[in-house]
Amino acid sequence: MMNPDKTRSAAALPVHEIVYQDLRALILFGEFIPGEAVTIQGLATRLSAGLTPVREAIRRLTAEGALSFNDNRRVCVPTLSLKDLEDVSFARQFLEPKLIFMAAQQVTAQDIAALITLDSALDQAIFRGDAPMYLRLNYQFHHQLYQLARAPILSALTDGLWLRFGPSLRIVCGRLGTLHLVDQHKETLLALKAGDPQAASDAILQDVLQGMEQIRLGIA
Amino acid sequence: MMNPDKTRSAAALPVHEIVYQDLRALILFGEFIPGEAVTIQGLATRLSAGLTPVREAIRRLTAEGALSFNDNRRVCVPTLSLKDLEDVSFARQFLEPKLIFMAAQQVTAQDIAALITLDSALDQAIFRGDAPMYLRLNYQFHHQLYQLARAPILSALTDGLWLRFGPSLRIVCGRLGTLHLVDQHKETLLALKAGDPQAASDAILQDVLQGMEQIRLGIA
DNA sequence: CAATAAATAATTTGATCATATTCTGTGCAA
DNA sequence: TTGCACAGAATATGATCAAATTATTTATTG
Repeated sequence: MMNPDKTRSAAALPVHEIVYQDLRALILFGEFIPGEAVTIQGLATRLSAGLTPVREAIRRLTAEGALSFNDNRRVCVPTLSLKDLEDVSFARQFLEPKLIFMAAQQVTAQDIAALITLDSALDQAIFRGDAPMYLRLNYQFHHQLYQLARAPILSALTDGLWLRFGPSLRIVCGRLGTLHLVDQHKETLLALKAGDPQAASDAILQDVLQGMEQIRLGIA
Repeated sequence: MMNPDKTRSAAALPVHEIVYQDLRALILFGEFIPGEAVTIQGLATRLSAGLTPVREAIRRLTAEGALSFNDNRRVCVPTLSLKDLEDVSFARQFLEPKLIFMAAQQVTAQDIAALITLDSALDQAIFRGDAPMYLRLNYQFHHQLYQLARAPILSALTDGLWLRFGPSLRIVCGRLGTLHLVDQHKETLLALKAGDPQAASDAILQDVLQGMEQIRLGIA
């Protein structure tokens, strides 16, 4: 009895949720060009889904600012202006240090170990010049830190900002490659180990500033 | 010539957009009790719409944090915890002053006149004890200021925060009435007239702190 | 026999899809 | 340029199926 249905775990997620996650990843990791048009039917075909779930996913991403709903009723990937980038940068400068400060206050040795593993894989991706993997791991590193803060609202705000500059990342990597990328992950991890929230917060602020500057150079 | 179709402006809005705005207003102005369940079919009936548009509106509001999507696949109005309120308060404390600072730098005499009109109506609503009208006008006052900053991303972030504490407002007004409400709108308007961005920014910060404290008292 | 627990039926609600309708922009002809 | 028709795309509805909740009944136990 029970329900040994093996498709259960897959079927547990509604299609609109799966489509959302897939589409989100496509945007987040630079699979779309800024300004590119996105059609409902095109996505339905591409992701092998019906129109309704795709429609729902698009509305969600639109609400998050990852897509923009034009007057024409058409949807496209927004282009980040320099002014927009400044706004995103401003918000990240406040949000990320706060989140990492909170995270540092309750982080466990196990959490830190996981972050170190992630950061090592990230370094290897940079060394190999594997830009797509770099983008994924870099986001994952930050995202995992947000989770540790246990502040769902601030995490959601910060997570949402990544969707704004996601499409611009491809350009940055395309132009500059990955080898010149620098970050402050090591400093952040050291501060976490030392149990120093302020130092961790400061390190992440530098990381954010560096990252935003990279993008500014990329789209300028 | 052109298109003098009078129904144009109304018909131009898709149903899913109208449903979104209606539902958003219901949440924003305390028409739902925190924790209350929201059903798709119920809303479709209530708002005389089909299932698909309602579904889209719900996904949008869910992405904005105004609704929460449970494991049951059911949707409900989230209850704001004290911790959540602190997070919202933190975010508003740096977003709103920034927005108002930017607004003050490019505000026109006409803009200020409109804000004064709005604030007068607001005072009357308080005096009359008209809580629903107070909620609408107070939001409108802030929202209009955001618009003047011409920073769409920061405006969207800040606007979204209102949806988080919207459902708690009804409780606050219900318990405390409107007559004890205070704000810093007059101070803000004076600073705008004087062309003093810093003073305007400071005034709004006080307004935000007062507002958040009211809610804290209401839900504590 | 009363009370609680288990099983089952009925109802509600959500998810998805196929289809019909409306809208938008474009090309063609006057 | 203006008007009109057409193709592509978005919109919206209602039907259908699946999942979950609630209500009801049945069974079991002290």
